[in-house]
Amino acid sequence: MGPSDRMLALLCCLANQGRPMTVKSLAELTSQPVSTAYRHLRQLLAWGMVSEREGGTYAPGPQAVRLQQGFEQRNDLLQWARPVLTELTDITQESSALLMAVRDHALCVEMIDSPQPLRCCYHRGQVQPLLKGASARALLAFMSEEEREMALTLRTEAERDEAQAGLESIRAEGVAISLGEIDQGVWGASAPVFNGRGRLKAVISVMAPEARTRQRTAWLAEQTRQSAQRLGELLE
Amino acid sequence: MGPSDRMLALLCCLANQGRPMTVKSLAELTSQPVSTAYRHLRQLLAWGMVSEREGGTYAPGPQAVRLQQGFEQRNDLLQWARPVLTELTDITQESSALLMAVRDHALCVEMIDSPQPLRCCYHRGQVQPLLKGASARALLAFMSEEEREMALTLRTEAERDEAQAGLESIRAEGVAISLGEIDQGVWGASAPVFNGRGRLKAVISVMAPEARTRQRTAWLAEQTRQSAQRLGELLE
DNA sequence: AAACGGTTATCAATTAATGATAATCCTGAG
DNA sequence: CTCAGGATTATCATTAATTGATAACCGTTT
Repeated sequence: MGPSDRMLALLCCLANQGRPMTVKSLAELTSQPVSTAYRHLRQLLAWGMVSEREGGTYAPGPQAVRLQQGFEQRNDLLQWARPVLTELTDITQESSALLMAVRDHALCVEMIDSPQPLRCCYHRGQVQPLLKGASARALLAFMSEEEREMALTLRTEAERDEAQAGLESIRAEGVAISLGEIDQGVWGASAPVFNGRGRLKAVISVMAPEARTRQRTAWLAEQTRQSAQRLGELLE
Repeated sequence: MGPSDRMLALLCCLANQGRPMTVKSLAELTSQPVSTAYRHLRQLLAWGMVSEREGGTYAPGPQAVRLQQGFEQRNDLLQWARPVLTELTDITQESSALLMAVRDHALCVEMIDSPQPLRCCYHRGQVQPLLKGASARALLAFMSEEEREMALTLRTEAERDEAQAGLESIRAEGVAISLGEIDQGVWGASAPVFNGRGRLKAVISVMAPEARTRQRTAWLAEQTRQSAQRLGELLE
């Protein structure tokens, strides 16, 4: 692992914490000497990638705003995802979201909330380990072999086995379904979005309280699958 | 300039272009060999900081969403800025924005649009070189000596002189005012936001069509100054 | 006042980046 | 269908950069 990797590890670790961090804690989390972490943070500071907060703590910096803007602009996947998700939530009356694999996490990049009083909520920027839950399992099932290796390298043996079990049936069905794997009483379905070259770009997921899904799990799963497929057909 | 700097240069350059870029063009823009740029882009790709687009082009990646979320969460400056800007636009009926200095650019991180049919519009993530315009000149006037050096190192001699002229009077007034410096017929005022330790964190700017400002330039400037000061007093 | 936990600065040893070169892959033209 | 041009990838000896132990330095707390 080179210096650039150490720096990116710092940056991503910082983003995942969700609160300002001290140099020491970041150094520990990324397994590097304090002096090295410090030097890299000062460098990131100069580029506006991180900003200083009170008491020698650091948080992501203003350059993140520019970067996110660049990510969203001219991004076919995101542009088309919004209407597709809106329609899916319209039909199902449940929350829907678009999630992408980023290293060993599933990241929510777009979502639409259910209009119902009792609803499951995604948040833009929210991450989940690529282990449990419909979204994570759909991403794992349809990503390439190497990507899956990458995503699971840091996990324990037990976690790896659990995460890889039953991926074949997900591939066969074209949908992953979960019940209470992450949050109690939450049902979820997730289907892959492929681009024109058959490459996995994201998954579309629907999340609902279990009570509302009992009579229509198959229908919800099918709606999710169809939305994901339609989105894929809109991409090059 | 080390490898990490080269990589960050690539990333920031990519963000500033606003469209997917080829390896070659990025290498040229950041003055590095194609092979080096390529290696760094692959590394950034593995961390989700950039994503591949059609035809060997690259754009900012999904990790940017996570990073931006981290920037906005638990950020006193941003949390307080929203109500202050809303109030300022309410009183003045003109667009207002919060801008921060990022290296040699002014970056809009929050804005409120004027309610009027004819309005000047900021965009979140928008950048302007730290040279012209009320925002840029206010940032230059109130930043530290070293920060100003940094911001102007890449500029030509003429640009440097122009950017530094008249900063004393801005410091004396506590407000920078511009007229048509960037866009024809646009009037702007910008005032510094200092935190408790007297450190410049951002500027608040008001932008309006010249025609609406003639009778009240002093009043608009004063409102801007007061809003910026109030915001500063809310920070540690 | 002094001890503590943390952040900054320094510098010789050494590891990792570099970039010229070549292979490869597209794409469009003859 | 093949070839040429322009781009992206992969390779590897050279060299310049990171590294991290150490120590100084703050700001709090005891």
